[in-house]
Amino acid sequence: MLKAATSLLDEKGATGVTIRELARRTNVAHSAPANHFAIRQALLTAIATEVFTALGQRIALRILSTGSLPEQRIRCFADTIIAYGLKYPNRFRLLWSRDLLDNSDEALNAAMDLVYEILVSELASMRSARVGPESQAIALWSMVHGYVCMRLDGNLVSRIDEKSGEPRQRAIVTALLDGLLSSQ
Amino acid sequence: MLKAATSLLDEKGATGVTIRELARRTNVAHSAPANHFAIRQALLTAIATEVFTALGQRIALRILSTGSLPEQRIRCFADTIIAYGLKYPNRFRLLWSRDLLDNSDEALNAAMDLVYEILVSELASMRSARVGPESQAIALWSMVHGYVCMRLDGNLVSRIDEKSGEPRQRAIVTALLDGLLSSQ
DNA sequence: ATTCGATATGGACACTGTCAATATACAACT
DNA sequence: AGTTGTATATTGACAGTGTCCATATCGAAT
Repeated sequence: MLKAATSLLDEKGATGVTIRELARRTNVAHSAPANHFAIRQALLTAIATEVFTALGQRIALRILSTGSLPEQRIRCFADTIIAYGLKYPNRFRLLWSRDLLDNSDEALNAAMDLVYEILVSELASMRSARVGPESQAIALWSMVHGYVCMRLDGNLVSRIDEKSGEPRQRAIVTALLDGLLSSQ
Repeated sequence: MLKAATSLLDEKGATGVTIRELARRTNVAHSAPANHFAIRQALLTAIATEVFTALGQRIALRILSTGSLPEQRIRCFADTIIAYGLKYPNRFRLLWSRDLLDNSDEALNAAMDLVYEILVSELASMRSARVGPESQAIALWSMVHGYVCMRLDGNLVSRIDEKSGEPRQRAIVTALLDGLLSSQ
């Protein structure tokens, strides 16, 4: 059922994820999903939680198969998120559509924190003196998030075409990493 | 009418901005707003455009009354956006709720580009060799955007309380600026 | 004075989320 | 075994929404 909802999300975006449409796709009565997800918000929250979990697993996996260089591992973190966001625009957007989600949901926050913790622990191993790893994490996470947003919506950066995307992506990550490392 | 819509946005968020509620507040028939905004998307787009314009003016004004040091001016840019976002959460969120807006709207994109251009021109005066001003703009804009998102939603950074917010804000902006300048 | 364009009105339709009362099935326990 | 209970499905209803339609009003320009 969550599967159907996710594919619905991929097709039509968060707006298209409607309880009744989901019921139609799974060939049940229009109000049957209500047993699993009391309200629409709960449905979307469940989807987001699953997506976050999947993303976290993918990141952990790819980092494992990356060298031990902290900079490289962090770059891998950023690249994986960006790639995932560009591949599944609607999923990525849902993760940050906080008005559609139940922000106090424990499972959701746990899944999110897990990804966050990966980043923090990687950054902690860089031991930059000036900025604490949490601030670094916020900075990097923010930048990655914003970058994907812009790529997805095509705003502000109408100059970013498909071709110039990748080098620029490398450049901005490098710029931030330099900053985080500059006082090392 | 846009005024009423904006205050409606401030009160109840983008979800609360409904054509019929707007009609009620302005004491007209439920379908009267349709003459000004063909569809709901157009209404929200108009609001977003106005908000973006106001934000741009505020930034330009505050930058003017800031010293000529590029770093300080850029910091002012970031601070103004962050302050605005924290003060008007729903307005800020609407600006980035691209599924609610008409992304191809000229006025909207013009208003957005204007703010973007301010940042690019400020960054251009820093003349960092390694990273072009546009990439720098994307990096900084992304970070500011992501930072406000997190502060507003309280996610990932449950450790950021009101007190520690400001120093951290300075720290992450500094980190990025250092990175952008490190190869100067 | 008349024509016309912009705006307002009320009605209608399909769709949505959510609730309530009811039915079915399947497991557990006495 | 029979009974109870819990989980899920069903149907029906309600209010609210966006959007379209035919119609009306009003004001300015011709």
